[in-house]
Amino acid sequence: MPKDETQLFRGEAVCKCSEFSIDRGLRELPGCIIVLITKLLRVCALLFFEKDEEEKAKGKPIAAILVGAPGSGKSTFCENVMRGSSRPWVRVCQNNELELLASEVFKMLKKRSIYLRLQDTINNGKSGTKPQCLKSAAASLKEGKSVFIDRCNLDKEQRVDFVNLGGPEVEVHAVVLDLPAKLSISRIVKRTGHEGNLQGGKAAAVVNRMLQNKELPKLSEGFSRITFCRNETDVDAAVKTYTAVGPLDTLPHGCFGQKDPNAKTQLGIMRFLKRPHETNTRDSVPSQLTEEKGPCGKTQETVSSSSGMPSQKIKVSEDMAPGSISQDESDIPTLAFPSISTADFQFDLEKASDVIVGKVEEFMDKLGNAKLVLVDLTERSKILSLVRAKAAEKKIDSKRFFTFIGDICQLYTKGGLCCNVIANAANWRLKPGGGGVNAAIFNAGGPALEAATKEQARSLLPGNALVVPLPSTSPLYSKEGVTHVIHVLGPNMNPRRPNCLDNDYVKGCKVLEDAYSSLFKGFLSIANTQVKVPRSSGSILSGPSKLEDEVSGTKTKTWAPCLQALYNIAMQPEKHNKQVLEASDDVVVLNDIYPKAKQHLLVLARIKGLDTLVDARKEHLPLLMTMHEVGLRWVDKFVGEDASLVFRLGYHSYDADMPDAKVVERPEENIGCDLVPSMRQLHLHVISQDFDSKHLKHKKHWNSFTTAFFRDSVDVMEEINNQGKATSQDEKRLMSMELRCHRCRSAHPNIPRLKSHISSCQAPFPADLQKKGRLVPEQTNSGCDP
DNA sequence: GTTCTAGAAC
DNA sequence: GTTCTAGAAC
Repeated sequence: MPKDETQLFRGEAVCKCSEFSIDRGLRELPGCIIVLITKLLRVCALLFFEKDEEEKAKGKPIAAILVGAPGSGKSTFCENVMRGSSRPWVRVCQNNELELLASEVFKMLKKRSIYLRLQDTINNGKSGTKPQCLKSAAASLKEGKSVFIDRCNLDKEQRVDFVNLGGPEVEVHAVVLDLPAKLSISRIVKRTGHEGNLQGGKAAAVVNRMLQNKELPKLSEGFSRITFCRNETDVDAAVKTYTAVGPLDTLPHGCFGQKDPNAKTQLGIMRFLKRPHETNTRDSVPSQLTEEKGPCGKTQETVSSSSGMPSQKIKVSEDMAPGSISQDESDIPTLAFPSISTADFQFDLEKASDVIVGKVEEFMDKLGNAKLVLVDLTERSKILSLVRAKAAEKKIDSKRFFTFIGDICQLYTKGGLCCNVIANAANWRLKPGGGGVNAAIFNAGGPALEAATKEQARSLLPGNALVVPLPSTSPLYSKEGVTHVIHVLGPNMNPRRPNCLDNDYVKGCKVLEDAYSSLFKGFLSIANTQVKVPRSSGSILSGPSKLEDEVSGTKTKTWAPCLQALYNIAMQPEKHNKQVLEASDDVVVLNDIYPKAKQHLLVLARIKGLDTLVDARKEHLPLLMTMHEVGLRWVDKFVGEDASLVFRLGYHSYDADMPDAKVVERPEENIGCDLVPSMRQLHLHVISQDFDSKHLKHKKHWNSFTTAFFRDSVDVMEEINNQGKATSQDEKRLMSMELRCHRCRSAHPNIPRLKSHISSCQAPFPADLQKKGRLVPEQTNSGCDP
């Protein structure tokens, strides 16, 4: 079993089960069959669940390598985790911070005597050497203990020996304390006890210099998990995460704690891409369209260098304090695409380059800050040089469209170029194989890409593109930071391949144009959901007009903090360990923080752009089924604990017209007010029907769970299956309806009287609720409709 | 989403 | 006078 499979989150197996069981034919099925399938899935889910638990028990020791400047709080981090953790931790400390600092300060003061108190610490303390640290860490790991490597570890070279401590029996993590420089500096200055004087100032300068040369860790160094902490809140969350890892637990793999979990981009890489002139010349660089040959040569040289790995040393410009580096740059959506149809399909290169440049030009103004990169393997690529020349002629912005020489499957790890989306020159059956880019991408994407593709479609027509979100289990996702693959099918001019156009270039060019249009539209739809777009239709190819506003940054829509919270939890569940009960690729389960009943859970959808029920379409049905399944599993658990509980699973049906959309103001940015819908991130309520809760206070609380405003999950799935979407409700009318008991339907004048009544009402549930599995478990005493 | 509070309802 | 609600504020 591959390593990742053993790291499944609780319940992830369940979702995998659902994923693979759901055929696209599902949408044609009537509602009763959905219920049947649902039940079958529950059995499978339980089987998988048990297996998952077994896997989980195999807890491995963790070697957590702290990365941070002196004063970043590494030792405090270790101490805080070790204080509360049930896992045996050992802190291996080289105490090199002070040594490093002192030696640097010595150099700066040209060996004049210094009076930093830290000097005493070093002279009298028993700081370990690096070999001693390695030995000590290896011994602890062998004993099954987890270790914190508490030293600066600011560059790859410093880390490599510790990373090598890992193996099949040891998980290697990095915890990066990348806090604002001024914070580390103020702490270290305080620690030296020389605040404000010469020595304190020198220490600060040294820390500053160390930070400028830092090299953030990457998964490709051999880490299975990297947690980035950019501020103290992040640090607190990471402490909680690590404290909560028991002896038999594991943490999910990947990069965590960046602004966008999908943004695998290293800060340094984005800076380096933005300012190529400031980087080491040995670094692989995008070939600028305005330049003729030089950069390509450099690129090739780097890619073919002996290590195959370009130096990733970050050069921070002198005019910028390290602490002021903004992570925002890493959020820039970038599409890498191969030339479509020019390889195996033998499309004329001159014509193809015209089409590429024409389409790029057309989409340029819709792109916002997003980037397009045309990729080819070889330096001698004719298509690249043709495109470069034509794009330069048309004066296309070379920062937002450039060519790159390298393997499209290894742009990040080998080329240092971070692209969240890559295009595939696919075949019509959307199958692996056939050589070329298609074979390489399917190979690099692994079975996860194949399965995810199958879920979307089984075939593709020439001129079309298909956006496939990449599961995190795909190596392309975890290693390369690719979140989506877009399959594109271009025209075929090769008589030995199906559907040859027989040299009809009128038709051929039209099809190729369509292919690039579909590709770029697909990319825009992804970029659309990855920038701050509060509301997306959820359709794959949404119109660019909406994007223009969003990407250009002239207007930034925002959400009230509490509404944003669900989105944040869905995107970064690992940061909300306290609330999160379960997380998988598809859903996050948490307790409602203001439960309106004895048991009240939320199952959050983990995809962007699915804000409310009105956004849900047929393509979301598998996800809705997964959410339902996960909800049912929790119901089983709760009913096992208290057999008197009865549950409904459903969604709040916000009005499509959003009559009471909230106005959120951001005075600090002077951007005025924007209307936003009343909730973000689709979530399924799993709520027991006792409504016994101190948080149930208002009429709208009651009516939101007991009127038609609450749409049962089974009905929603059936409706979307039959009609393509869920109908919206008259929110205002439903919320102001009189207060009626959900069982006997008697009316009550106010909330206290209603609550008093429902605490004792034992009437059977209305007949309509007792149908179609709306109540769980199903009630047997039917036929008592009052 | 909640909390606060003025004013309606009792 | 007390309880409750709706809407503003957060």
